This record gives sequence, C-alpha cells and structure tokens, in this order.
Amino acid sequence: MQVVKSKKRRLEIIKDIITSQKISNQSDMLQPLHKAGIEVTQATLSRDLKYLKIAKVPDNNGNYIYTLPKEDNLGRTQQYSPVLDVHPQVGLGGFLSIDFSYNLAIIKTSPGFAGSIAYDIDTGNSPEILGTVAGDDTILIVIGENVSHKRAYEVLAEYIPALRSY
Amino acid sequence: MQVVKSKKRRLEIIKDIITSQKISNQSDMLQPLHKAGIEVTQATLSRDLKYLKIAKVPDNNGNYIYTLPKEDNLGRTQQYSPVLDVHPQVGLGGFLSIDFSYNLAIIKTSPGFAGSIAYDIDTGNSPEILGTVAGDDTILIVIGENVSHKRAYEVLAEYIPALRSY
DNA sequence: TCACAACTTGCATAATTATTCTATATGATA
DNA sequence: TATCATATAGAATAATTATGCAAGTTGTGA
Repeated sequence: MQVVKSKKRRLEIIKDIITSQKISNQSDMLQPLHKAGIEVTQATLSRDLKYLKIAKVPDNNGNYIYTLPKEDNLGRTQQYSPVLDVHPQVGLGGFLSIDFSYNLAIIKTSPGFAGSIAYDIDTGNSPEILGTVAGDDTILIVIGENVSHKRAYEVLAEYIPALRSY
Repeated sequence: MQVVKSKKRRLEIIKDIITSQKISNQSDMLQPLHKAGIEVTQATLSRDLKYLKIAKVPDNNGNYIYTLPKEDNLGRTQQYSPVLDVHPQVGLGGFLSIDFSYNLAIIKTSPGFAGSIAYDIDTGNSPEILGTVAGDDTILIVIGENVSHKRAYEVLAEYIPALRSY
C-alpha cells in the first residue's frame, strides 16, 4: 500500500524533526519536511501531530515548541518479544488466529499460550491497545477509539512474530 | 497591589481547573473561571496559560486537553506525558490508569489489584456498569448502551478513590 | 471484475490562539 | 507629589491550527 508506506515514513521523519530542532509552529515544520523529500500541507501536518500526540508547549524563553509525549522518547524501543524456543509450536509461538470486530480483537492461541502473549502485548504499553484480558487459549484485546484495524494489526505484530509473516 | 493579587489567585484557579476537568479550548475555560468569580478575556487566558506553561495536548480520544507540565520541569526541554483518559500517577489502591473505547473501559492496576477493584465495582450494582472481567492487572468494564464516558467515569469514581482527584 | 468500505490528503474555511496596540494601574524613587 | 519604569489586561486582529468536504486510492469481498 503506497500511501500508507509514505505516511509511516513521514511520521517517523516528523518525530525526528521534533526531537532534533526547535519548531514553534506548523509552517516552520514544512521546510524541514521538504528537505526530507516530503511535501504535505499544513492540514496534513496538523493531523499527523494530533496522531502522534505532539503538543505545542510554552518553553522557558517565551516561545512555543512542539514536543513529543514522554513515552515516545523514553521507553518504546520496540523490542520484539522472544517466543520461539520457549514453547513448542515453533514458528508461531502459540498464535493461531486474529479477528477484529469494531474496537475489539480476538486472538486464538494454542491452549496455555494466551497468557504469555497477552503479557507481551500489555507490557508493550502501546497507546493504541487499551488492554487485554486473557483466558487459556483466547485473548480479548480492546483497541482505542480512533485506531484502525490495520493500525492495531501493525502494533500487535510488534509483539506477535507470527503476524509479521502474513 | 490589587491587580497582582487577583492575578496570582487567577493563576491558581486556572491550575485547579486544568487538573480537575477536561478543558479542550480556552473559551471553555472562561465558564469555570466565571463561576470562580473571575472575569477575563481569552487574550488574558492565553497569556496565563503561556505563563503557566500549560499545553494543549492531543489525548487518546481524538480530542485536545490542556495539561500542566510535569513537575520535573526544572530545566530543559519539557516532556509531556500523553494524556490518557486519566494520567497514571501515584495512584493508590493499585489503580494505574483508565481508558475508554466506545462501550468499554479498561482499567490498569498494579499486579494483583484488578480483582479487588473489580469486586468493588461489581458489588456496587450501578446500573450504568453492566459488568466487569478482571485479570491480574487489567479490568475490562462493559458500559451500558446509553451511558456516556463521562457518566461512566463518575460512577467508577465512586469505587475508585484515585479517580476522584482528577 | 465490480461494488463497497476504509484511508489519505488537499483545499477552503472555521475555530482557536497569540499578539499588537492602547489604556490604566501600580510601585519605586527623588 | 511628580515622574518614570513596569505590569496588567481588554479590544481588535493577526497568526496559527483544526476540520468539513470532496477526490483519489487502496483493500476487501462477493
């Protein structure tokens, strides 16, 4: 999907710009983006900033500066959860299937695997995933209101290797 | 020093309002200020917010909320924690955070606390709350059909003291 | 393939926020 | 008290940001 790909890249670049220089309004951010080969309008940038939860904060010098939320800077070095050698069912880590329904996702696993997968998802603290409840072979996942199924899938794929090969 | 005195008071009240309710734009803040006996224009409020370093931050529900800077802003670039439905803070009783998604709420707790909190909610028999499912550190709450998030929050606050301070 | 749903984005503009300009007031100092 | 520097805040407006709408795209399923 071409569009999404470039959007992902754009969001990454926006985060880079935010963290590496002092941007005090959205127009000023269009220039660095242009240098990075990205052409968007202020409207799109406004939406991106909202999506990334980037805020315009008064600084100590009487100006305003856009800053990332705390979590994105600190934690969140997307580490993939190690699953493979711990369990049988090599290659899938117990994962069997995933389905979405509105703001819910249901993951089916081999018996006994739900808890550990749910744990990985929970400890990832992804803002898109509000939380999980796990039984023995089923995980109920509650997704945030403005998160698409596709986005939720991408996030979950960070924690479930089997999803990445789909 | 009449003017300064009332300004100081106003700034305190603004901080109170910011921490106790969800304000998403400056106009909306003029009403609570009025109730507190303070009459100012949006222009002055804008200056006050800048002075207090209060920022308008995108939250998890597709809205914007004004928030105070984190306490540790004693120096450099300030970081804002993203606005959850409620900030996880030094919550007592094991409570960590709450988020809403349509007819569901997810409460995160310290490990082992989910059950007891869920028990309190369940035994409260509030008609707005249909039921809960609790794991070890997560509670899934199903909310009735015509119950707003705000209303649900109020009801839950009856059982979760930590919610009442927001 | 076709129809339909979901996503993305620009344009235009609405909505919101910041600031300039001005007036008034306060505090300090001689 | 007179004078000056500083502070405060409203009105108007500039500047900035958010969003409704429409168009184009992509994904999905019959």
